[in-house]
Amino acid sequence: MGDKSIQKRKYILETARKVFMEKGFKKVTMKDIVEACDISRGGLYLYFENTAQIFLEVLRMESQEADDVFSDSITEDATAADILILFLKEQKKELLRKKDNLTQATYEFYFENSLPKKDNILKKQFDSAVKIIEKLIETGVENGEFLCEDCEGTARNIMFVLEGLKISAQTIGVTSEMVDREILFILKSLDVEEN
Amino acid sequence: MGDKSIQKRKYILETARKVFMEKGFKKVTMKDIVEACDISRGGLYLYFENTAQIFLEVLRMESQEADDVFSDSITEDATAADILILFLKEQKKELLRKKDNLTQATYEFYFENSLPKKDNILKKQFDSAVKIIEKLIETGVENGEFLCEDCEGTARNIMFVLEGLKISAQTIGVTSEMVDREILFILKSLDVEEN
Amino acid sequence: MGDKSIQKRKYILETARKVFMEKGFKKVTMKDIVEACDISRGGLYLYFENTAQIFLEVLRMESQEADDVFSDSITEDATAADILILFLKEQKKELLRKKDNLTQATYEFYFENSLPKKDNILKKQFDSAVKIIEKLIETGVENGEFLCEDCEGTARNIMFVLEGLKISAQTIGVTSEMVDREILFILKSLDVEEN
Amino acid sequence: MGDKSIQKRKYILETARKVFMEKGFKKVTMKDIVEACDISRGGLYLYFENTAQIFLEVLRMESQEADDVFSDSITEDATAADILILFLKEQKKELLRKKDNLTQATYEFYFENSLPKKDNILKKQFDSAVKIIEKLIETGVENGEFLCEDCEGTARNIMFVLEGLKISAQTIGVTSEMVDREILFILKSLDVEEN
DNA sequence: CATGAATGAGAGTTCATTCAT
DNA sequence: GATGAATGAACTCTCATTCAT
Repeated sequence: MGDKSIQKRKYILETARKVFMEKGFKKVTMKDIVEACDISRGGLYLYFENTAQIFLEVLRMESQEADDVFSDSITEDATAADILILFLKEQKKELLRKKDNLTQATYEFYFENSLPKKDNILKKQFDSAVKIIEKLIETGVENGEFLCEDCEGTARNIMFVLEGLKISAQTIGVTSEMVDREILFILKSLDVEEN
Repeated sequence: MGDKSIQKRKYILETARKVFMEKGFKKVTMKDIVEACDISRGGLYLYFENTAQIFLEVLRMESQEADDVFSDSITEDATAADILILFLKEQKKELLRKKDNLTQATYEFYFENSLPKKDNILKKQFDSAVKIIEKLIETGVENGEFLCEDCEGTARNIMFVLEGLKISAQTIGVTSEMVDREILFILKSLDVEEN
Repeated sequence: MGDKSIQKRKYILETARKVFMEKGFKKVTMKDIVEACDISRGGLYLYFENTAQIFLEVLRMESQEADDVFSDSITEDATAADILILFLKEQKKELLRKKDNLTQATYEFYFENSLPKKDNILKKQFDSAVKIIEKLIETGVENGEFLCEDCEGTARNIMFVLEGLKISAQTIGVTSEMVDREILFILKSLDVEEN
Repeated sequence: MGDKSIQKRKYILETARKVFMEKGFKKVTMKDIVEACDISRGGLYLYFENTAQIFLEVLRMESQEADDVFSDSITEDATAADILILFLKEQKKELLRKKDNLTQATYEFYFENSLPKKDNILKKQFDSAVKIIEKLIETGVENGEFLCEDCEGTARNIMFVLEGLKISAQTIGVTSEMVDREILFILKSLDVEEN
């Protein structure tokens, strides 16, 4: 596979990503992607076998970038509270972008593709996020920023709340205020005063 | 519409409910329902126009029954903590029945049918559940069972955690222990000692 | 399945038969049959799943008719030699109708559908033909019409020669004279003088 | 066309031959051959235009080798009966190798490519085989090995029986015993006692 | 010569929806 | 009301064939 092929592959994934953001997973057909990419019917099949494969790769790309974003937010002079707040705000921004994210597509995908745990990117992301938040809280506690007895439990709780907010944003609808309220609730339970 | 018609309507809805539990929403075709009901293709169209309509009615049925379940659990001599714990256990039981509930179908349905808020049964259910829990907590605080400063916020937080658990059960998978941990976390935050 | 359905089924089979006669088996697509029948794409699938199924049913029809033809030729006052000669002439007629028979389609079908023996209509036809010819020869020998030591072997030999002529007609080409020569050869070996 | 080209051409033909033996003619696509040869898609088109052309050349190769095999079996001190029996056994061996010969592919090819007679390799092979067998029988008759009145007719008959066995092997299935029986029948008609 | 990406025609198949009975 | 045959649109997938490199 030459350099051009790799470029095209990437181009397809990026275009498909937009399609998935707009239509979710199930609704998307190979034809949709073909048309979005403006390539030939058969052309797409040279690179991918079906929408599931394409989506998985999109997800992989996404997850790498997500990791990057997270590490970027951890700077030298930021306090644990800063980072946590930044993270929560980041999540808020994303989940309010109702149609402009992969949430719906991801959920739809996993609804019918119960992958074995080790291949479940979603689970990996969830677990790794829990760990990072746990670390963060521990650091905060050490620095006297947070009050918390069960750091791991709290981290997990935060993640489930976020999941709840994410799915609610896609189903019952969620306003900016509602998210703020939940974020505040979380921070208060850690004894943090947000600015 | 005669009595026989009403019966048939109900029969179709009950049968369709099972189909939705098994396959979710999107995957289900009119043909699937026709076959499950063992009626004629045209016959189904006499009662319903499409799967979305059928699903909505199934959901309405469901939501009435859900209300009943809730009120049943509120008995004279039960303490607030009892009722809350019962409610949470009920939720746990349901969300662990991964394939045998309408969760996935409901989410899929709302993904593509962003109904106006007033018609959003899901939202109504969510809000009403928040209110009930809030009342419950207030009662518990008055009785000295719970310690809680922000009853409304806590109620909402509980519901989001439950939503988070529900969607996680369908995507990343959730074990009985994981749910228990979250329930305990909630109860501890209310200062309750579970048996 | 109503009476009309049965009629249509039959109509499709008869039309498909013509298509198979013209194009063989492999080349024929569901679309070809749809067009020949002048029905809708989906319509055909109501009756048959694929070309193999259709062909098998055509073959079954054919084989019933073939049996009838054979029994018709056995009349009261016909001698064994008469019947044998009639049969051979019948075969000749058919195999010279190069494009107007199912030979090619049948061979193509069996090339890739090695059915279990009991379902192999072709084999059944072959075996039953051998038996009938054997009986015929035995009768002829008893009547002093034929001279033959190994009736069964001769019957089988005749059938293989006919198979050889049939496939040759489709591949290397066979003239009327060539067939006559072979028929004569067979008859001579039975010591028959043809008129 | 350079030496390397000729080599590659030959390589393609030999590889394609295996593919045809396995899949027959019709099923084989240019893609199949490209993949079997492990060359580029376009590369194949530099040498051949389509599968029919490739198959024809494979057939030509084959027919040359077949001739060689025949002449090899005619040694100085072999009797006519020896040679005939050897030939028949050779044919038996080949036709029992159901999937490992070009029979099916050849038949399929000629089904749809009714070449003008002079180009029909199959016919040439058939006719030349008839002549050789005829000579053989004549020699045998002269030597007192065979009893035969119509050498040419017998030779032709033998070839048609063999054709019948060949096609039967591919369609209704043929056992070693069945072939032996036919061979014996032929030999007996020539008054030969096989060992 | 050789490569392999790209195209587009065409086959298979499934269903929502209609409509004559 | 009820039936189920019929239609046709839409999707998936595979290849023969071309062509820029």
